[in-house]
Amino acid sequence: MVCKLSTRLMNICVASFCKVQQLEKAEAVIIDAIRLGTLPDVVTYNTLVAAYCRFVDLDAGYSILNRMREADIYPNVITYNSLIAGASNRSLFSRCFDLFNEMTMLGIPPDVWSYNTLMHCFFKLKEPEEAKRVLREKIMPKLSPCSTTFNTMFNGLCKNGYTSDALKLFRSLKQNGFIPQLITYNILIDGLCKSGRLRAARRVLKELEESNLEPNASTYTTVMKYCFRAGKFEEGIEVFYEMKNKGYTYDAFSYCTVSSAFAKTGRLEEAHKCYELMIEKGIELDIVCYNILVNMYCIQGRWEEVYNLLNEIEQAGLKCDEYTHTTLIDGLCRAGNVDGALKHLRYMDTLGFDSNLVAYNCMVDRLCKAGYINKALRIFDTMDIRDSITYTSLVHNLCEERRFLKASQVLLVCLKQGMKVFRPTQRVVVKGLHSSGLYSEARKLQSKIRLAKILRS
DNA sequence: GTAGGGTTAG
Repeated sequence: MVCKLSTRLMNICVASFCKVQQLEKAEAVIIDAIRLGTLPDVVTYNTLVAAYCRFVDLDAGYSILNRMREADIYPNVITYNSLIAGASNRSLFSRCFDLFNEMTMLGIPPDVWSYNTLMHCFFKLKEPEEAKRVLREKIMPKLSPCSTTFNTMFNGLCKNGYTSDALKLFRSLKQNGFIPQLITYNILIDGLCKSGRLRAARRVLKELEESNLEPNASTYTTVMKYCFRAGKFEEGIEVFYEMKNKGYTYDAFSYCTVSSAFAKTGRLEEAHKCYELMIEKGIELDIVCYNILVNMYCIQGRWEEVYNLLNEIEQAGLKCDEYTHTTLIDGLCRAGNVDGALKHLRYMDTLGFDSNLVAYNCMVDRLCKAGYINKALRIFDTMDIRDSITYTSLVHNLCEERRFLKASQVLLVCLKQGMKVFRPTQRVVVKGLHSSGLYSEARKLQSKIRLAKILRS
């Protein structure tokens, strides 16, 4: 006997397959259901739109929208929210705004979820004022903000350098009855750590521990990362074991954090062990996991394995990102293969990444250290964008070569552009000028350093 | 259907 499948049951099946990324099986369920006389509804299509946006690409999601239209089913706010989220996650911001216009033109009013995503987009575009305007003019008057609205706000403020504002907002909301979630605490702890306010971060962590919430893997990973970044390696490892003792499961994030720290401190065997455990546990390696592994093999000079990994990344359907290429360039430089690194840097230029500043910085520093300081200076001259790391590294290396006059010139350009050079490096230049008898040059530099300091404060 | 943690350079 053939039974008609209820729409609800079909949707549950479709959702289950979508959740585990088995889109073909989800589509097969729909085909079978149609054959048995059950037609997909807006929920079915929305499930597919979300899954295709998430696991395939935005166009795949959009093609489901066309299928909906052909089936005479009207998209709703959920359909558009999924598409907007898909565009936002891929940083296709103009597509987000287009989709927003499209839904409004179709008479589908955006809801608080739509505006939350819009706020998130503005924050990612480094336009915090626009994000605040969305909250003030769109969400507050007509809709009520939800916990995600505030979490998006906290996160956006922190990521845009307004950690104090985020903390202030948190305090005032809390006084007015706002109940923070675990994610709220995690956002603030990370933001405070990132801006160097470790004491404030610890206070928020204490608040979290005193609330009825339990820290999770994300909280631990954040704390661990900042231990490593602050050079407190053993402390970070302690956090890792504390996490284990408390029965938390490690995910790709925590393994990546700790294995990268192992690799940096030369404990490569333990770093590799993390990967064995990850694979044993069935954790799928994403591009970040691969990047750390590439770095490990580079450090060890295991080039055949590096190139095998690059193939493996493609075979897994992943794409090498700016970190992969930069890691490779740095590794090649460190191994003394300057030509190979330069070739790869040029190749990276052709790939159209938003930024390859770090790769250039690696090149400049490693070229200097390998004794090719003039080659490094030539690359430095071709750079359109430089940051304080570019300058610090070049100035430092020029001093090592006792080329204090050139170091002073580079440092002056840097200060003129309002950028900082690591303070001990500045002192080495002044001292070097003195020891070389270039007294007036030293005085000039010192007064410029002082001036820059005043202008910054 | 929206929000958080992991990877590169001085």
